Amino acid sequence: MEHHETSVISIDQMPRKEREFLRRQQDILTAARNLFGGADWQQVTVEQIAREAEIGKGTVYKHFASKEAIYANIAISFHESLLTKFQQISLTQPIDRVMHAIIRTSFDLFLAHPAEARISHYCKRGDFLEGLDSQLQAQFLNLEGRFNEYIYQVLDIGIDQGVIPKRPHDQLVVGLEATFDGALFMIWNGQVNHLSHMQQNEFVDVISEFMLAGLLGLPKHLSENRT
Amino acid sequence: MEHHETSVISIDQMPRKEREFLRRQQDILTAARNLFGGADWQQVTVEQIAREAEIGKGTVYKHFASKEAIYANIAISFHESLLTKFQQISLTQPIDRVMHAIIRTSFDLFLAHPAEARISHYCKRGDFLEGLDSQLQAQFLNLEGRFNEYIYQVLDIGIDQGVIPKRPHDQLVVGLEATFDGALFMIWNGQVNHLSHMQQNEFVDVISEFMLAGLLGLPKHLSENRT
DNA sequence: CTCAATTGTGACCAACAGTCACATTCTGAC
DNA sequence: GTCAGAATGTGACTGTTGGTCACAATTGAG
Repeated sequence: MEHHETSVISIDQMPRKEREFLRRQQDILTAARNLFGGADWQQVTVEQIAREAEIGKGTVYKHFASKEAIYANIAISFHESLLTKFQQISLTQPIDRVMHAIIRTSFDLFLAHPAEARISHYCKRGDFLEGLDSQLQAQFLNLEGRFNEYIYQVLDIGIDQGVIPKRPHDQLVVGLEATFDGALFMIWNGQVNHLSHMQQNEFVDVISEFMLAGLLGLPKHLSENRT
Repeated sequence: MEHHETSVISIDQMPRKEREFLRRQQDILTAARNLFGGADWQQVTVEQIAREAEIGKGTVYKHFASKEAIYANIAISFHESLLTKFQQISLTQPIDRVMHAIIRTSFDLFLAHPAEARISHYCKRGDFLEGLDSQLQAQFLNLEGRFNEYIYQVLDIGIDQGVIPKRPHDQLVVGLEATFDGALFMIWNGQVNHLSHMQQNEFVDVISEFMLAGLLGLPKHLSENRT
């Protein structure tokens, strides 16, 4: 969970002041996470975060260049924990079970941590990344690479077994990603339970089946039936 | 809002002053649409819209209760035009061709009018609807009902023909909706062309295939394989 | 022409992200 | 111990923007 990227030195060896500084940084993130759990996370102000963390507003900006940098940190650590969960999935079972497990694991984590999940979604916005300092940008790219590495490996197993159509990785992944993002969007907007009269669990089950059917049922080649 | 006999009276029969008022309302919407076409539509200010429409800022609020009401009006008229396009699709061709046409038509329209499309997406947010006056809320509900009516009719044809699995309408639609929303989200965030090295057209083709495969390939019944 | 109602206006207000000059605390050299 | 200066903390302040309001201008009926 902690970012060990900074150096080889472990936390205990740091000067006391520096440790305090890092602890305070975590305090801010924790305070932010708590507040974002409320009704409308977008309306949480930096001043509220500062009060919750029992520090001054200016101090927040000693730790984070902007409010968005706070979002970014939360999103990154959340995605780290998702990747960790992925890597605990056994790859020896049938590949469609693996895919199903990946999908369910994702939904379960996102639904168990709505605040972090929504912020992660927000951080995917293209213009969001551009406004970040290069250090955070690099962390996002790194994370993306590791996710791709993992999922491509799983897809390759399925392709070898002839269960998943042999197509470029890109083409296999985009449908899954789009459906997952869109489904979360629907849940967060209360379109589930209201628009359609489905319960959340049923909704997730149906979406999971849809994603699997879409992946396994893709034609072997991109057809040329443009309008 | 007092005596609304607008229904029977055509525009030409209205008092000059009232016509002027409506024309000005359209001016504001047009100005807004123009500005939203720029780089970051969220950053367009009410003052900019007022300047573009060559009126005072206060005047904007004589026509629209809030900035969000402007968004809502744009989203509604955009969806009306989408529904119109749907109804021009011939229902006599094979049902998978009809579904494909619906999907392509949607993508084409959304990609041809990015500003309106993004605003429509924004207006789907749950908390957005709640902040609207009841008149606009009713318009959204009405629109939603007409979309469902149309798509359910198409699905029923497919079910009768045995092409689409016999499942509740809800369950058939959610996957399509989620994938479509998510795909647009990906396009707007520059994840297409960058993250995956796909061109937009190819991306839309792949997503369309995925949606069709997901719909047609759903198991006949919701399976009980919860984790 | 007169007057009341409708429509237009921009100065003004509140809220909030971000800044900065200054205060406080820590560290290490002497 | 103490003192300099670096690191960290702070809240008053700024700029921006969505929304309000008291007043001005225009209209049209009598």
